[in-house]
Amino acid sequence: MTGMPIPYRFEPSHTIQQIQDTYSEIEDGSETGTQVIVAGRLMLKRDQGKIVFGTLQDSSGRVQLFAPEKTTPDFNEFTDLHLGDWLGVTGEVIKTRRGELSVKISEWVRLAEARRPFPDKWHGISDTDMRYRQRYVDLWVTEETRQTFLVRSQVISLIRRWLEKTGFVEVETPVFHPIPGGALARPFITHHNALDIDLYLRIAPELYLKRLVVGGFEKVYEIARVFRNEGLSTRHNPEFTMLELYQAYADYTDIMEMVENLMEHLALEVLGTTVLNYGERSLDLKAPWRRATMLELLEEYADIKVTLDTPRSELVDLCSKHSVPVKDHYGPGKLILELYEKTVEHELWDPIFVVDYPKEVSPLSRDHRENPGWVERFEAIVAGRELCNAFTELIDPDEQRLRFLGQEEEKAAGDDEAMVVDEDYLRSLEYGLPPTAGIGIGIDRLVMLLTGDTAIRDVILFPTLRPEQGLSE
RNA sequence: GCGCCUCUAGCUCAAUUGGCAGAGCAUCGGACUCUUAAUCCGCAGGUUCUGGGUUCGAGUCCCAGGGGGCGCACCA
Repeated sequence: MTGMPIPYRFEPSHTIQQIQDTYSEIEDGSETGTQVIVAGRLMLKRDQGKIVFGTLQDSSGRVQLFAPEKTTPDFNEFTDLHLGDWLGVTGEVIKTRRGELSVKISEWVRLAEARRPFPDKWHGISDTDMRYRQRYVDLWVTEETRQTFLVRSQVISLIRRWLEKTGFVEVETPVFHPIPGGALARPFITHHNALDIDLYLRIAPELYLKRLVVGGFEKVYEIARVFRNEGLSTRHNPEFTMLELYQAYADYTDIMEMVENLMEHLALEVLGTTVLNYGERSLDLKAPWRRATMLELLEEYADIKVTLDTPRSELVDLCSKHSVPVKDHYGPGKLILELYEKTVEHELWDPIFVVDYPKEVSPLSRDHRENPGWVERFEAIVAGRELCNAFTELIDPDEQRLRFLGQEEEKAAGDDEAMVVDEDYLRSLEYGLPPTAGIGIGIDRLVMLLTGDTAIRDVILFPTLRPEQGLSE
């Protein structure tokens, strides 16, 4: 058997799913006379002596292999196959007397040998570390893992089609940024040798996408891998995927409608319903979603009645009462945001738009048209988690410069996530950015919602892990 | 970074109070012409994560270190 040469190519005539769909209704014990060619991995083997039954799995499903000694070439070698071996099989579609749709082998070839031992064929792999490190094993022994990543692929594809249909243009902006911007986060730093400059892996594509609106792309988006040098948790991976999109002539209310409609569409396409189970509870993504301001929610959920004009001492007292750490440079807006995040955000279960944020914590958002000190910004919270962050964009270059300078003061005061002045971005605004609204949506968390996974590592094929020890040798 | 939990054969898991380190599956050898996690018989498989300590005796108790999980914190 080890002498059997491995072919350079193999051409199946059917996927296993196609065979199941076409022939599942035939009678027990019947033969179709139809020859098919299939390929896949041998997942189970039942050796009866003169007959061997196998279970072949490809990416579409499973089918039984039926191999009687009399009609199977190289029968002894077939008997010696290992679980996990890849096979190419030619044979007739039949149904056994016991009613199992099968391919009766007339020709077969081994396409790869599984030299490492097969995981437990019933329990699979339960060790999460091994599932993440050896995803190539997890994927073929754990059906739920396969499903999760098929859903992820489907979601991204649906988003692309939906945006394309509404006139959005997909673009690719730089991953290397000379200045990190567009979000408040610690960046990864790398170095370009030929230019002899440090570059930052992007923490958000935002400022480049808005440059493109200046350039005339009125509806633009990017599905962007972004990188943040922060801790790992069930909700955080150092690299993750964001959908960011910008729409000229729109404000944040347009974006809210887009989000609730998109989410409803995705749920219907993926799950067939807008009602989904997450953890122990269920929730409904059906549009429209509730809208409420941060101050309203603070009063509703925590009985905290404050405004930006509330004396700082009072806000600080409330923070210490709710064990929110306070730093000297925090203004009233930051204090209110901290209070909201500590007391309200994780309590919000059903989809909700938390509308209007303090200007102090929103350096890229446009002043609220009615409420001084606030900006037109919202986050959608679903199942206690932030799904997206969006705003009516700040378009005035002078105001943007002031906001950047404010950020530099924050940085000087010790906030190492604060932004720095991006002169080229300011220059682009000086050429004119029309009224524009934009959004960033965490794709990983969106997929978690639709698959019911509670750990971000379960929706990332190869999550960031500490390098494995003792692997060489 | 802090707290709690966890680590035993390739995989899934046992091991009473501190008293001979085991089972199923996989692998290997054998039996079996309709199985469905096939079944049956047999062989082999171990630095119990690592290093110390207590003890006549440690998988088990103690200390230190490592991997992993969860929670907190930071963030999305």
